[in-house]
Amino acid sequence: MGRWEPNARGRLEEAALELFAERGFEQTTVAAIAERAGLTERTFFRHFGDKREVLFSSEPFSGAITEAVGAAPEGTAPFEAVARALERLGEVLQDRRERALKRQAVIAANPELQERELVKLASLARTMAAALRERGTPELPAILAAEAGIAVFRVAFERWLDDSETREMPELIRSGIDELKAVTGTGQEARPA
Amino acid sequence: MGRWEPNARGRLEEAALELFAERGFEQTTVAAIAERAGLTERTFFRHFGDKREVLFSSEPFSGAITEAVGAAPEGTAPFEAVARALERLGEVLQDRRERALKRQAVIAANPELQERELVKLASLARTMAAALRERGTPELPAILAAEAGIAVFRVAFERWLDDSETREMPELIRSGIDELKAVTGTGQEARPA
DNA sequence: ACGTTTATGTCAGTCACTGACATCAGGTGG
DNA sequence: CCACCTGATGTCAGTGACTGACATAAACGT
Repeated sequence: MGRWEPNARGRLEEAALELFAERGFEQTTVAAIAERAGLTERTFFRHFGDKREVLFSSEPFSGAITEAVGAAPEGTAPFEAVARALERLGEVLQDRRERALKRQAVIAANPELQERELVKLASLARTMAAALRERGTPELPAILAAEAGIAVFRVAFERWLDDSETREMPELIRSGIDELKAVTGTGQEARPA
Repeated sequence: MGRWEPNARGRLEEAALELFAERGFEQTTVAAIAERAGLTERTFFRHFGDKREVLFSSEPFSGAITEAVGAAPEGTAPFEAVARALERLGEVLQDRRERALKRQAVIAANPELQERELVKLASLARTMAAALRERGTPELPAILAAEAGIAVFRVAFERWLDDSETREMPELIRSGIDELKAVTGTGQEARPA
């Protein structure tokens, strides 16, 4: 049980999620997380920049996004490419609903964690914007398409986790995209349901 | 010079901005800010929840937003109401360019501050969405319109502070809005410049 | 003038986070 | 098989953000 147990990082993530769920984020010290993982506090900070990061660093999103945006057929409009990338991202999430639910419960209970989540989403937006520019979209449209896409994703994700919602991510995202198109359209009234 | 000098909070904000600009955010201790303001560290934390908040709490945005969204003529489409509120917000900023520039330089130099800025923008989005619902917009469109609006605001604000940009906020916002409409439109190609 | 309220000061303590240095497992070359 | 090196971990001491409890002094009402 000395040093060199495998997957120290993973054990820390696991221990942290458990403890945050049990006692809450603030009531959990980094020392406690490290202890449950069979490590020391110092080692925790070698794996994660700060206490919050342990909940966010294993997100596989960034890579999938760039790939999915790039995968859209040439000539696809930027916002449509974003829509497809998000649907793709939604698929990746399918399996993880249980864990996502637990994680979001922890995040929902703590403003500091919500703050960090915003950072991650903003970073996702930048990644997506960069991928769009890669395929020839000018900067301003790229940024706006990406940011708007993230807004749709955020809303869809939240609904997906809601128990009263039965639709799956790709469908929720597509409907959010359509709703956004409607709302930014030139119509004079809130569109009928 | 004892207690009761007027405007303790304002003095703290002033001292903080100066010190952050001089030495940087991390290199400035709360004790140093308090000292320059003629107060103690403990008093600082009675006025601001944390060290970052001293840069953000005096934003007069929230109130102006609700008002401006509500002020749009009845029957105005939600996204148009958002557009007008943002233009209004842009006007409020006109005078403050100097200070905004200094503030943004400090923020740009520190990730923790950027994190807090995202929180403030997200909160602005929620405020705007709530104001839209107040005037009858259903929830989903309200959230999407507000979030998209904030994306436009963020981009416009950044450009406004850019030295090579000569346009004023309201115009920048209007052009961002138009760009977003174009990008979420149903066209098949990136629209020509 | 006196009590009350409110803003501030003082002090001790917790905990996130860091730098410097020690240690131990595993691989590598001789 | 041993000496050496590398990388992950441990140990320790320190800084600084933030908090709770209590003391104090200015302002305010009566």
